Amino acid sequence: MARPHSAGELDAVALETALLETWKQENAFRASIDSNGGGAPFIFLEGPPTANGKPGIHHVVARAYKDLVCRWKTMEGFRVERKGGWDTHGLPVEIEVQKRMDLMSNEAIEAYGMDNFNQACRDSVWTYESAWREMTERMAYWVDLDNPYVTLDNNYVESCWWAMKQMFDKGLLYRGHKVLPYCPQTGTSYSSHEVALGYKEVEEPSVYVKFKLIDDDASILAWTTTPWTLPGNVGLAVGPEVTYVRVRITEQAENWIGAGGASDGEEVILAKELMKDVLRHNVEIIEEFPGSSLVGRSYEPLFPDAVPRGESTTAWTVLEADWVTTTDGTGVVHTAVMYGEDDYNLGMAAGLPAYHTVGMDGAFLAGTHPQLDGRYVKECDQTVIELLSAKGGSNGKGPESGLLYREKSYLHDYPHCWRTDHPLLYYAMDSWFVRMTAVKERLLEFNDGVEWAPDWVGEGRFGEWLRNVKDWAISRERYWGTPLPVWRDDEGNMKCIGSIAELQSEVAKAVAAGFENPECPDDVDLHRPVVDGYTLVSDHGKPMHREPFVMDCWFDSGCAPFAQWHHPFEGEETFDASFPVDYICEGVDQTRGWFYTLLAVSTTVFDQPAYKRCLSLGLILDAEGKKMSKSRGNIVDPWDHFNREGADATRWYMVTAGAPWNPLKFDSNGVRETYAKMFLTLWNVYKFHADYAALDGFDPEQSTSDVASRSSLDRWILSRLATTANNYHADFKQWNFHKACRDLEEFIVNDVSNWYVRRSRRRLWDDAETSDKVACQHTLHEILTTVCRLVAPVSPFMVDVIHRNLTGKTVHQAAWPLGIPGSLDGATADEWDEEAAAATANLPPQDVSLEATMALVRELAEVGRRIRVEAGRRQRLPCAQGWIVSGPDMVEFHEILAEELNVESIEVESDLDRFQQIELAPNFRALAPKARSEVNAVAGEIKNAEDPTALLASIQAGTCEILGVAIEEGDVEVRRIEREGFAASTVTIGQGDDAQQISLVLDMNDTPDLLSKGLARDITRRIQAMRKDLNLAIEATIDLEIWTKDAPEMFEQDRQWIVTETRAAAAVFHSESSGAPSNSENFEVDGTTVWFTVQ
RNA sequence: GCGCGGGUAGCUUAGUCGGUUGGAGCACCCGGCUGAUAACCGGGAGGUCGCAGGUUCAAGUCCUGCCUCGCGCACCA
Repeated sequence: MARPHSAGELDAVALETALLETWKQENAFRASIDSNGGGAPFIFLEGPPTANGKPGIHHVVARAYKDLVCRWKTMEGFRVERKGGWDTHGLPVEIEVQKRMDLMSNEAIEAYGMDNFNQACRDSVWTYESAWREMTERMAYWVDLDNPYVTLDNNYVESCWWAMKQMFDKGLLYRGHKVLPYCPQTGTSYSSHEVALGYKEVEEPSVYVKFKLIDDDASILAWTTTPWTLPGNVGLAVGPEVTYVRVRITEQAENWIGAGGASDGEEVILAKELMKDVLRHNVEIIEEFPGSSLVGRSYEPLFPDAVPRGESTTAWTVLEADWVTTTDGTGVVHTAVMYGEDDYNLGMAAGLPAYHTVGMDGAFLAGTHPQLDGRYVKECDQTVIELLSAKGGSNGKGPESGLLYREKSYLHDYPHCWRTDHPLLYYAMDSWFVRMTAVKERLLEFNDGVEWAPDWVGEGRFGEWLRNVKDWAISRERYWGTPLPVWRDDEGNMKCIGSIAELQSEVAKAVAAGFENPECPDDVDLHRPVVDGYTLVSDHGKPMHREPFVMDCWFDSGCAPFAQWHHPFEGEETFDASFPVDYICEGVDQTRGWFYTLLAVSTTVFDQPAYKRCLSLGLILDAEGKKMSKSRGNIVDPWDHFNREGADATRWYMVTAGAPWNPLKFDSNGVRETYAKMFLTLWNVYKFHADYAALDGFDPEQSTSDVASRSSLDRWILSRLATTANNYHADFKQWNFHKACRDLEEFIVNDVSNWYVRRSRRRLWDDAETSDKVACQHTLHEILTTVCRLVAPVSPFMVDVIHRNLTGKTVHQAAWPLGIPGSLDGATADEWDEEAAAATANLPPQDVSLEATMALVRELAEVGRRIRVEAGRRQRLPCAQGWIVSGPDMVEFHEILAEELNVESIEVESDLDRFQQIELAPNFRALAPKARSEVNAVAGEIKNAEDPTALLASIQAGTCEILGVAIEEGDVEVRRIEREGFAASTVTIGQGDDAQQISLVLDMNDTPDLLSKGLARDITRRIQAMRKDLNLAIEATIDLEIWTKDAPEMFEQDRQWIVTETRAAAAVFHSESSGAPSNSENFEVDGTTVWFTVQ
């Protein structure tokens, strides 16, 4: 039973907030899931946000797309559980706390106490939880926030430990070095996004240094912008393919600036290409050779005591490296193993000694050089330059002129600590790695199986990343995070702990072996510093201490598919049934983040992919096209729109503004537009229906109306509805949500509101219960309920209110109009029986030719208005006659057309020549292959034919030849042009061979009858406007008095028409102007002046 | 530097296999319609389709180079 009640004026915000309350009371989210209790599961995985920042509009976008797909799939009959999640570990949290508590270095944190600090982090994580919850609820993102997974929970951490142990046992976890940007002031290394915060352009000394070859009286030149790394030099890298030259100084340079120099006759080696850029002296080339022939040559260390040779056989020799380029420098790269990533990798591969010359405090270690020891490296540039410039250089074995060839100030972007503003040092740190390179093939294979939207992110960006995969540096020298569960003794023996139980048993073993340990209860906090407090025992009886790292917080979120269920300790069935997941959706910036770590963890732990479908969203930009970010301060507050246009409009705007994967320029004005156009229109269509339905006591279940017997207007809009719904669904399946929604909006505004409802208004004014009125009401009911179901996944509020009022049921448990495949036997989210699914669809019949005919009718209506404007004939002055020339049969629409065009009658005329002549246009597609280069000449002849009718006749007869080309019918298009004297216009429908010319001709002659009618209409319109101004009720009557001047005669029937239309109880008509009171309204039309009063 | 994606009217954008007149919406101007609308209809104004070459009878569309914006990666020796 559902008798709609009348709809009020729209207040979107009030509507939405009231509905939220209803949902809460009904537990609508849960109910929508449970309504599909038997449906096949569709597994969604929420990428956990961090709740220590305020949510912005960009978060709303991601959540809108997550919600959209989940709601859509639910309506399709799938069971879509949606567990919320929070990312709670990691550097952003620590930084937030450090800033707030002014603990800007590790020393400060440790002085404050790690336990206190971590407690502060734990608290800080929830700072904006309520803001997130409010935003999430207000925008109607349906996700279970009452039972979320939280990465700091012991259960979650325990699952992460378990995963880590799987990797460890497979030999995929190892300890090594990683060169990281490091700030000696704060004692921390930085991840790349932090480094990006601190790039500054600085001018620094760069130096060209001579490396004196042993057993050869020549030096190799190398360049560096970081002179402080020179004491750590242990190798030189050359490009094997690069051409080098050995040159002899022949003449001193003029105007030498700065330190350095070379003596006449001195010989140096460098890349040939860079000679001009590097050398200031005049030189002669002695020899030319590829880099490969330099490989293996030994040279004198610059600072002989700085680095011990150890067991290295390759120290201070020339090595080859394919990354060496000749874009700058000398084509020879100075290699200080511990202070550059390439240097480190090369050093490890070539067996160079890996010794630090710089301490963690940023000062040179003792023994480097007496003048450098203990000094902060960045202050030693000048000293290093001076030492090298001295006679023989700092090692005393260089040439007379010293080891410095040249210094040059160098302008470049260099990373600085974003907290202290000090330059960062690239510094080799102890680090743990996951051997991703070992599973590269599997990663690529799994990625191939993922359905990416858009596909180029998967194939391109992500595929590229995987093809170049590097081992994952997974440890962080931080405090707040999942601790690395590896214990190690000083001999390098290691144990990886995979559960609390294992930790307890190892602690017990250690205690038994005589190592003191605190209690290790079942609920031991799996965080620092608690876990650091346990000393385990190695198999050799040695004490083992925990490696003092926490894990990259991306590892945490990468574990979400199983850690959210506390797998493998609990929820085994839940996990088995939900892995890999069907759908994830996040911003494209997660490509190297969550998209990657999910796959990385699932591949290394389970040898399986983590997800089957991934929607990668474009970045959200502000109105100026700048990325929205906290640091820029250009984040749009979602509440600005929630409180103005509402969440429906905000969500619809986001989806229609562009493809989900394209960057979205968020334009506040666009939200307003969406509100005015889409939602206001939809509401008014609904209001129109609901008001009359309420008035008439219409109940869709209490009456029936066979579609086949309804008017062509009804059958047309229902067909359009079916077509639109089908396209909508097809676009959804292709992830083209923007196209789907744009088309649907177009349908609602254009077809439903501006044509169907406009043309149907009078049908509902009838007081009698006619079958036509009932048909119209059923049609409106069907349109609205179907549209509601289509809109519901995208904008869930207004359509639910409408749906509830029209059907008594929530739209969020309604079936998808195109079928409910998820509820069919044997369905899975991956594949289902298309035919069986379609059989459950619920849409009215389509009639393609009816749609085409109506499109033509509407076009002709527009054409008619254009004709009037061009002919200067006012809209309300009727025409006696209109002719439709050629075109399909549309007799059933002649009445509509006559009304739209304001003509007395419409007739079909087949004699084209009565109104028109023809014009020929070349059809290039057909003509070009025949005419080739003559095509333009031939086309010209056709276009400019003096007698096109005759030309057409000869073409049709097959006797036409132009410039040697035989012209056939398909080679030309026939267009029709109105003859002089007719007010007419021609439209073309169809394309190519099917193109058809249809003309509308209007009779412009006036008769007394027409003039009378026209005047009556103008007067009526003015009076109606007056009624509206006076705020008269629709049924209120008026007293009317009218005076006219220079008016055509108005017949009695037209006077009567005015009286009826305006609900005049009394009316007096004067055919002169005298007597019109001064306060009367007046207007002039076509030379006639009219005064009137309304009382 | 490499990769990916953009650059179309003042703004937001559509544009399929290359087809000769590049569509919409917002805003603006004129006119009309209105017994639901912040709506609608007709007309007007507004485009070097980022730039330059090339292929072609024909290029917004294909190719090459460049400029520019965004993102990512790498580098910053």
